[in-house]
Amino acid sequence: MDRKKKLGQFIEACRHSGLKITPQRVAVYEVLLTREDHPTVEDIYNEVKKKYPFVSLATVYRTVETLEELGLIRKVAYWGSSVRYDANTSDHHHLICVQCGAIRDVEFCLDWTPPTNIQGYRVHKYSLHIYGVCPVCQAKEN
Amino acid sequence: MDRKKKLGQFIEACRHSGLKITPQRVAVYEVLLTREDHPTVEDIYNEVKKKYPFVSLATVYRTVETLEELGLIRKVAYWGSSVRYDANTSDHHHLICVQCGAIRDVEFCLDWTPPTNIQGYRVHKYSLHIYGVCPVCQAKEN
DNA sequence: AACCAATCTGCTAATGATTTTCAATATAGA
DNA sequence: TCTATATTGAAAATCATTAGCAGATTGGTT
Ligand SMILES: [Mn+2]
Ligand SMILES: [Mn+2]
Ligand SMILES: [Zn+2]
Ligand SMILES: [Zn+2]
Repeated sequence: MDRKKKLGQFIEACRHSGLKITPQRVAVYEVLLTREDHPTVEDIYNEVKKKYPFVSLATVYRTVETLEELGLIRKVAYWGSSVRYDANTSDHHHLICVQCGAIRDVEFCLDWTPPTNIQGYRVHKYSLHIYGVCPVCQAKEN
Repeated sequence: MDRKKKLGQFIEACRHSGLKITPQRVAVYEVLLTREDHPTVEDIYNEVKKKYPFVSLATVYRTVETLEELGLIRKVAYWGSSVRYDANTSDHHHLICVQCGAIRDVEFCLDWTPPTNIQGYRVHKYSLHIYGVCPVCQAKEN
């Protein structure tokens, strides 16, 4: 719904940084704004290709890097083989399926604030990883 | 302290699964039991090489996979380029340096238990990732 | 609208991490 | 000790990601 607003911010951020607004960049960010599943670069690429069949994988890699530098998306910590991205940059937690790797946002917040200093680390923020089996994988267990 | 006990469990687990007890396997697990910094495979390899200069990187990769299958070690969720392993398989949390990637165990527990079902996921366990700047990186800030 | 400098893109080659292949070797049990 | 089987080291293969480059786009300027 405020996808338009987010896209506006993106265009603003590009202008501010002297970056050009290209259809590929917009398409990559749009895919990320639409998807709730923390897609890989390959996932994004496949989605963008539907609209721009000649887009290259390298461009998608470059674009997610740019978007990350602009602070518009972030990587999700994960132990799988490829990096997964998240356009939700607000503080939130993740539900991770230990079978298939599906990652979803947790819809509640934890009312816990970490100390600003833990074991000498100057703490910025935290994130909860909740591991379990997703509905799809549960269904497969029959 | 109970390194001996853990090694004993490892040997027991190998016997139980028909796996052979080789010096390389023992050395890899010993390195993991010793280190508190969640090393990469390369880190482990460099350490094992001190004792067995002819060990191969492939063997270390194979061994960590075996150890993981036995449930004796686990991967740490992380967004860096190489996987990091943890011989501490009990529930605990991690402090992660956003500058250098140093990962340490958090020494406290959170008295929070997640619901067994969240958004359809059958929940197993959770882990907290606390992000900040480690003492070493703080010192470098001058 | 045509022009231009700088940025981007697509393609391909290079890299880095991890896995596989396979012949030679080590382990465990008889 | 002998033997079947699992494991190892070395090299090649694979997968994810990055870099290099020539040609195309973009966003101002005339
Ligand atoms: Mn998310
Ligand atoms: Mn740990
Ligand atoms: Zn699943
Ligand atoms: Zn650090």
